[in-house]
Amino acid sequence: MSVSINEIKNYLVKNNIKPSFPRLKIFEYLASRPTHPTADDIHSALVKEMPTLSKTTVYNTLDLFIRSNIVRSITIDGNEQRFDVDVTNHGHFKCQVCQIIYEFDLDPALINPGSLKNFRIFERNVFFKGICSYCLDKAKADFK
Amino acid sequence: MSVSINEIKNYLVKNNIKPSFPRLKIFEYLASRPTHPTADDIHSALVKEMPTLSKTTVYNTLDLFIRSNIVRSITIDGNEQRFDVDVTNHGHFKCQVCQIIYEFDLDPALINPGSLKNFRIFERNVFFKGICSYCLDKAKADFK
DNA sequence: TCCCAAATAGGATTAAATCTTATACAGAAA
DNA sequence: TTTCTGTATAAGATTTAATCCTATTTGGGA
Repeated sequence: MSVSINEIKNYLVKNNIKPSFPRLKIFEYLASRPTHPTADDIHSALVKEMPTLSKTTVYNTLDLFIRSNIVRSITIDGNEQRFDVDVTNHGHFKCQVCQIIYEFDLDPALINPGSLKNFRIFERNVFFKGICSYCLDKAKADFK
Repeated sequence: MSVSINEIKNYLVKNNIKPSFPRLKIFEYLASRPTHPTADDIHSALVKEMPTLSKTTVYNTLDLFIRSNIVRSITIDGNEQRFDVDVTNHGHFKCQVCQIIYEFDLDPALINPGSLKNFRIFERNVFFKGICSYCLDKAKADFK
């Protein structure tokens, strides 16, 4: 997904976020790649063209985006937070061989489990780990 | 769930784990409370009766249990690992008001999503956040 | 132009997890 | 029993994501 700076600007404004330069660049970074980067990924990528960009700004901006519901925080590996501009409910699968992160749709039955009836759910995290079909096929081919 | 040290001993041996004293106590701690403790919780609770217990041992032991499939690692809050003796597939819900962690069953449709056909899934993590029905009721009652 | 509140910078701090090295232990062999 | 060997544990240093604190900068309104 490649989005123009102007589109992002309008999108931020529409969500009551002042479109400062760091915010524009951080959102552009998130929107332009499907890699679910960490805060550190974002910082080290953007600091090249914005030498004064601080990590605090990255974290502040991401928190702001999350509060405004235009970014969500996801957990895939235990101990590092990742960020995703896709705020719809979907799960993530990380292949332990190729490290690629796949997204998958959630069954509506999961989204509101019967046993959580009358609970109000604000945040849904679903992430699986294993080996993707491509790496499984590759492993099989290597055996021949 | 209260389990005798002897039962735990047998259980560890059955899973090819030498039942050392730290291992017995760590497993007992996990089995006897439903709180999904962190490694630090376990350490600071047990260090009272085992003053030389080190964090390394706690982490090593938990890793061993996980590799042996008698404990699973779960993520509920972003940045701290928690541990659970219930290794069946189930989700966790954390109430942001009372902080209680509820467990809920997963719909079979989620366990093997169609879009991950031919993927091998080793680990399933599902955790939700929100407000539980009890805290919602309480809030409602407070308004009267 | 000046002022004020919000945004950002920069570095210190915290804390979970890992790593390193040394010591203790338990079982096997003599 | 004694010795040997590999495993388990201890203790503390190190790493690193995330937060916190304080100072500076920025931009819009008076």
